[in-house]
Amino acid sequence: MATLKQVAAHAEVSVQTVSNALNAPHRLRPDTLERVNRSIELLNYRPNRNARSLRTSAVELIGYCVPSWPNQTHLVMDQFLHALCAAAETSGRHILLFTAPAAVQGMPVYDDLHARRLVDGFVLSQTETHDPRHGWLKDKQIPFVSFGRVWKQTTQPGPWVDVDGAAGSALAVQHLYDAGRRRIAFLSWPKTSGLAEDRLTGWRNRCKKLGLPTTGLAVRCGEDSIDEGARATAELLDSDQPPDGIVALSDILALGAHRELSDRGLTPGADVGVTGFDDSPLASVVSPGLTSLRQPMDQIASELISILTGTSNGMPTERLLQPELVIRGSSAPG
Amino acid sequence: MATLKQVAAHAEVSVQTVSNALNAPHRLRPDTLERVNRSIELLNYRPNRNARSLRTSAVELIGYCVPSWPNQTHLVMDQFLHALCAAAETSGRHILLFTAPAAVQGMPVYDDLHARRLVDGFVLSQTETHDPRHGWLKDKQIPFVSFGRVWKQTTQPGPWVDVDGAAGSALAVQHLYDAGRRRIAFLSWPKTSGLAEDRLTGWRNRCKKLGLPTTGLAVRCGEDSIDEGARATAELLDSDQPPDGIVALSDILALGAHRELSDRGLTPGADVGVTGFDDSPLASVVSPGLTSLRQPMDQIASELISILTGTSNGMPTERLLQPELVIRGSSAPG
DNA sequence: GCGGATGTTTTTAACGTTCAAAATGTTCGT
DNA sequence: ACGAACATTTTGAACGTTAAAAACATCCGC
Repeated sequence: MATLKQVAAHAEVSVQTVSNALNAPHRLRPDTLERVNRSIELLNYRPNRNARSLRTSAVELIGYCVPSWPNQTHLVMDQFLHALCAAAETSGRHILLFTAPAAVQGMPVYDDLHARRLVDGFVLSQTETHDPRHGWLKDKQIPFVSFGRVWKQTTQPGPWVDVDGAAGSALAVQHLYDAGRRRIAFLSWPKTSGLAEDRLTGWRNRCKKLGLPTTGLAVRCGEDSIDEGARATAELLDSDQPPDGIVALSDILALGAHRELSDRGLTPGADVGVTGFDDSPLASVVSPGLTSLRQPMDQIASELISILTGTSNGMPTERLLQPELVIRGSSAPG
Repeated sequence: MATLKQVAAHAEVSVQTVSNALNAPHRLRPDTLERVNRSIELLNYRPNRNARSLRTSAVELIGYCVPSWPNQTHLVMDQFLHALCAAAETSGRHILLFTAPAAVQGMPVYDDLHARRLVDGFVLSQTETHDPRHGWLKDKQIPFVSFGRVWKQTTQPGPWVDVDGAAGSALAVQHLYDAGRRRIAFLSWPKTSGLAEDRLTGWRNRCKKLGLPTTGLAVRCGEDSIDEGARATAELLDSDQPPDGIVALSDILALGAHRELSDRGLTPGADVGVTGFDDSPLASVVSPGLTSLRQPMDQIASELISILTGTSNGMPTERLLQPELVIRGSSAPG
């Protein structure tokens, strides 16, 4: 483990000169720079991050609380984490994982990590309606950015990046419409989460805009499970005027619709168009493949990081990104 | 941000005494300890981890490379990460995520993170047949432990923790046998991965032990998808002697079997018993629920951490843990 | 060849902590 | 009341880096 001092001795310059060779190479005379670089290479020197952080009081680590809900599944978590890591690394930073109790009970953990200088700031995800973490972190002046809006905020929320769920639903509706569908249903969630309302609104507005019916076509599922999706689909299919298209709030619910249709001898796509949300690994693993709305993970991650690290000069700190419709067999024209 | 010096001034002791109050409280006279603790509390002091790490040269961070395979899904990744974080935190450590190219191409990244003192060591996962990372890290004397055996090693591998796939398959076979099944098939993967062979062997041996047939009952699927699982199941059901039980190598393949049975008007459980592997979120989200083999994530994680941190005095550094059969409707007696 | 501007390198002093050794205080047997 | 043994506290130095200022070198115009 070579240190600056050893490199300096080897290159016959002062310690500070070696430091400059790394952090401000333009200050060195070209020949000195080359000599120092040779020594660095030769001794295989790597700067000690702890010493650097102590001096500069910046650790270049970003905290992310790994979520754990017993019942809800997080099928795109690995995609998100990978994108987040990659984005952090483009600016020389890394992601530090930790666990914490939900909501405001977890805040002391955030505070502690920041106070002990284990992280510079945080990326939040799975923001809830009126998420208390925003206000708390803001009060403590701890840098953060959240993936997901704070729905129905009372206080001014902090910076966020989110995906436009309403636009996503509208895309799905439009796509089914273009495929000839004229009665498009919506599978939703039980409790009014901001996310569910957002996606529901997008469906309703686009249907109205296209002159399509909506009454009796929005079904709330009891939970995010294949069974509930299937049950809701059965309910729709058994009604007087069954739908010929189904936009689901999640891939899981869509998979339920997929199964119910198959069970009844109907083919998703050929008979009833089905779309899901999030383009989870499941979407490509069924047959016909499930048309779904892909969240632009790489873009989300890089926006999060650039807002958090203050790289995004002048850019707004509230960014609504557009999902992308990934078309597979389940929404083929009838 | 209070420092040791400020706390010391406030408590009217030396800096070292405050340090001792935190790291070796038995050295202080009870009344001094209490006075120092009061000052610590009052000033809301938190030790600066960078300064500590610089001095002790231990960062208490463990690196984990977040895997990314475009085609293969990692449905239990969030469970694993959560368990790993929680286990790390019980010893005051944290997980640092990073990305790296696969196999030996990624090793410079590991080396760099260690040399710059961003991490003390690594947890590997998804070890491959003859994984080159083991030997590489061992040569460089970088501490690590892997989740997953190194199959067919030529060199002496490093420490690992793994789940006994053979025992898992045997459990599943026995369970189906106890439910009255007498022709139990096995859905496997294409290329001979150590993991697949392990699970396959467990099925074959237990079948033989129970006097059950195995010939023609092991099918290799082209990839880990629902479609392939369904195709393989169709192949089995169409044969002269169709199976009455199916043990699948993964939940995804099992879901394929599940679907194929349903499509044919058969009920998983009532007609053909089906089991999966890993107890992914999918298992509980279909109906009837999929019987699956749960990996003891919490135990895996704590073994990994204790081996890595050297807490496991005397314990072997190769630990094979037993999966647990989670019984759901898909394997109900016929 | 001198003052000033600019370019390059070194010196000094931290950042906040812990280790090792030294200093001081306390207890106790005799 | 003395010193040995022990308990408690302080001092000095170090971990490896960078910021700021000082020192030194070079170049230019006049």
